[in-house]
Amino acid sequence: MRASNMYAPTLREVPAEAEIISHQLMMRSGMLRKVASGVYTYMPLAWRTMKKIMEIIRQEMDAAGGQELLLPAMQPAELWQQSGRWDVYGAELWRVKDRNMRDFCLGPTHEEIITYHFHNDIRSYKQLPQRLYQIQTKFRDERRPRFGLMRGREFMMKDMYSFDRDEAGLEVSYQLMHRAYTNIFTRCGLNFRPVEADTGAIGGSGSHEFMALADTGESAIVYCDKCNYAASVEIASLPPVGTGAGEEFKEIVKVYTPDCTTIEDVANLLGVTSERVVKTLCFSADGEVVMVLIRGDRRISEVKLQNALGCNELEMASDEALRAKGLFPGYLGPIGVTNMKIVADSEVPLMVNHECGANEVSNHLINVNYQRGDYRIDQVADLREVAPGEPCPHCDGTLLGARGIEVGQIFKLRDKYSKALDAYFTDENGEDKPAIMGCYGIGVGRTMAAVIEQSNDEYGIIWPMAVAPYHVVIVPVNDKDEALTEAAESLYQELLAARVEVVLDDRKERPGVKFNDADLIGYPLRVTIGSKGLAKGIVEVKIRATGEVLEIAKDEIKDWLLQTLREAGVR
RNA sequence: CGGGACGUAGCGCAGCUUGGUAGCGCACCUGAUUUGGGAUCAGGUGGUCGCAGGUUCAAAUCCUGUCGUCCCGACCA
Repeated sequence: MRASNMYAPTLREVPAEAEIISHQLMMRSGMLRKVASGVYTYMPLAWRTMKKIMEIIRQEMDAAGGQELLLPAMQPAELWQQSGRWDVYGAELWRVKDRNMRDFCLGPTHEEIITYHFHNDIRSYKQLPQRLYQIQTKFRDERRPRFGLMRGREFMMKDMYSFDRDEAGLEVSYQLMHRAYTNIFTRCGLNFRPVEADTGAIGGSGSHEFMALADTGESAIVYCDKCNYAASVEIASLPPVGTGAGEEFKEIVKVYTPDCTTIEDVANLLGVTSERVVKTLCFSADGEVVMVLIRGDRRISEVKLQNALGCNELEMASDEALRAKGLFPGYLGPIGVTNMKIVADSEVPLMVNHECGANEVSNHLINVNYQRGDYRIDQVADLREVAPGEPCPHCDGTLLGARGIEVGQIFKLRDKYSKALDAYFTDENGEDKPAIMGCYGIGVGRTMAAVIEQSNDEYGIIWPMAVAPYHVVIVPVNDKDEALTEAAESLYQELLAARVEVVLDDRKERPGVKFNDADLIGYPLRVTIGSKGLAKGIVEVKIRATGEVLEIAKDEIKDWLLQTLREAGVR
């Protein structure tokens, strides 16, 4: 490729709309252009990298027994109505009508379609397992698209669906995918961790998210400083720890606590630590007010709470809703409450002589004990959000906090969709059984953005060799020097003939412009050809990742490059 | 969906308070000089100021509406 003809318009200034580094660099390097909110054109450089990531994905999927196919993006409403998701999915589902006003949607995911095919074409256990995948544009009408490719409304995704005859088969598929994903993200050069993730309505253990570590990531995770335990903070789980253990139950005393509406206020006034306080919160779960109890120094994981309650919509109850129930925000407590369900985190029953609100303005109670029967709990569940600094549940290490970009997710669906969409097969005993399914996604564009997010400096992108749009750029330093132009041209031709992915920067620009663009675009290897060096028979190689500069004999540069690319595993 | 901000040339911005010929930097085009880290000089192209109404002799500027975009939050197969 000649730079003079390359469609990669670089920008000196950062477009105002780009907030995070990967988005800024993709805009500046001419990789990406926005067409509408959350809708982007992948310019040639970006598309080359996308294709490389997709090729890595294909190799690993195929190695794990996958077969690639292509499902339609345009999907009839009937299938979604059958699975129940036409109504459940909400505004995010991109609905369209055809000329006869029939309902369709643009696929945000493809469980319905793939299961439809299974229903039609798979009859026998002899045809299992099946692992089918595709790489395709997905559509989700996100409420808030953001950060360039991180959360788009139209985006490239690899999705695989596995069909096994039983749970054991699913486990095999799942482990194959776990390993394949690890290989893929490793090959892409990402610093990532697989973390245990929420399984939502489907429940059970059976989901991992692959998180590229980055401060700009949208998800919070905890991971152990000693072992390989890692989990989303929303679902990380630790054994319950009570407070006041061993103390004798004391008599309940009402304490006047004016203007103390936070746990901290109350704990300070009473001279206790917040772990001796029970925090009482009220949520509206599918419209029903529920009281939730948790240790005062803990945070509620709304994901856990939602799963425990089995509700679809969960939000903090409004002050009006509380007053309607005869409660006073800031002075909530469980004692004497009869008109709503009470759910408690598993630590609460272990708390002795704790404090809580008195359900009267400006009053709290001390020495309250669930174990003594002071109040009622209808449901006990693990509800707390784990925080960095807490002990690892698997070893004696300590949990650290980090943020991550979710680049992939693997999920055990089990029989949710096979039952809803009638994906049954006949086993060797002649019995009909639902296929046991798994689904496995990778955001291709997000992976590309995550690589940039992790690998850049003040000058631009630093591509790992495996996903660089080109491997080598040749920069002739002076376009008036004919010997130099000729040397650059002939090296370019030799490398092309050797099928090296090379760009010749033949633009009539000053060297500084070429160097800056090379750094910005992030070519791993830059060959600089200058008059002085050429007179001595040498050219210069700059390694983008390390900044290292090498002088190589002109006659040896081609072999040196081929050798280097071979060692990097891209030949 | 709640909160905040912004729409003026391809990009970054000023002008708006106080209405009166639409500006600056970068990029782009031409010429000359220049050539190892975003050159210099001279000349030039490009904008119905997001859109629609309204007020006014006169609107980028004031008013109303609308569309778009970004950020925070909520939400997230």
